[in-house]
Amino acid sequence: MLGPMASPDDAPELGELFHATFRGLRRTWSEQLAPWGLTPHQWRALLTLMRPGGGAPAADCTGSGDVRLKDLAQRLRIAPRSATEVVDQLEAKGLVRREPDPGDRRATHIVATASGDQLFANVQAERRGKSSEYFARLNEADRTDLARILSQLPH
Amino acid sequence: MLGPMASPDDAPELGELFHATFRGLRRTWSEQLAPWGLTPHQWRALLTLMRPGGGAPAADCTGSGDVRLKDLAQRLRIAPRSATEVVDQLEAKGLVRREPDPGDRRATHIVATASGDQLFANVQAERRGKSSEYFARLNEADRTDLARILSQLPH
DNA sequence: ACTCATACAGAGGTTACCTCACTATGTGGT
DNA sequence: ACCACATAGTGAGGTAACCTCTGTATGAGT
Repeated sequence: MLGPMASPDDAPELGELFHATFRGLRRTWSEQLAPWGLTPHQWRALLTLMRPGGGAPAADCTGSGDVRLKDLAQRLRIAPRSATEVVDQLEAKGLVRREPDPGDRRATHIVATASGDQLFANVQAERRGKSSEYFARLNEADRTDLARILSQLPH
Repeated sequence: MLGPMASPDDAPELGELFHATFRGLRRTWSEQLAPWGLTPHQWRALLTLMRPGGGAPAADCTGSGDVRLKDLAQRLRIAPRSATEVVDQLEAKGLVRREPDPGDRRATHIVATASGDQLFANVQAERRGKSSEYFARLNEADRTDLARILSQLPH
């Protein structure tokens, strides 16, 4: 009568497990990206810049180069001010460039430089080549389930 | 023929999704704990202190009061120095107390004060009462699956 | 023209970690 | 008994990844 009951302590454990796993993901990313001189945050930003349909596949998108700082912030789900920061970092590394929006002089477009494109391609290639994806150790079904379950939780 | 192919971009999406979900969890916890004046980190530490079998249900545990700072760090998977910090914070709030280990004068035990016990009970009660658990919106099967899948990933 | 909203960036703060160096103490070897 | 070495905690200082609040251009609506 003591064992098999669904204990109310399951929930705390799930939280702990989730937390621990997230830290593992971050650590893994950090280590993988360290040789390239990138933090996970910077990589996510670069990745988001390169993928045109980040979350708002709007019709006013004339390519992958029309990403404004605010758009980047939205796709990364961070405050615009925080996007400024990560763009500063990427710009300092010469991976992206700020360009004025000809149609709206308040806005700036963030575009990858040749060097940024190159780095992106290199990292992608290495990741695929070594299948060093964090989630690669899960089988297809588990990956699908994980995505489905996570989608049910608030972001 | 374009849709059902398992695209190699699934993986990046999983990472993003995981990241977004974790942030949602943290935000939810923050909001729930704010009225009590606790950060999620502090709550986790308090929770860990109260649960004797945090990860090392060793036989030398004569109760729930024999948690040394190093043990706490291990259970929280953080560096001992970081445990010092969170204990400082909890001690400043009067929720825990540092007590010398009579058997080892280098070590300190971290024990909850009456006030800490009370707060812990109150928060637990409110959480259960409002079923405000973040993971409560998942059904039993999904919770089990989530735990199983997360366990397969590096911590 | 005037008001209001929007895009970005400066200033400064917070949380949750970390390492390195130091002190006090325990432990084993000779 | 003495020395070397490990271990427990902490001071000092740093980092990543966020945040808000404020200020300044700039655009858009009446």
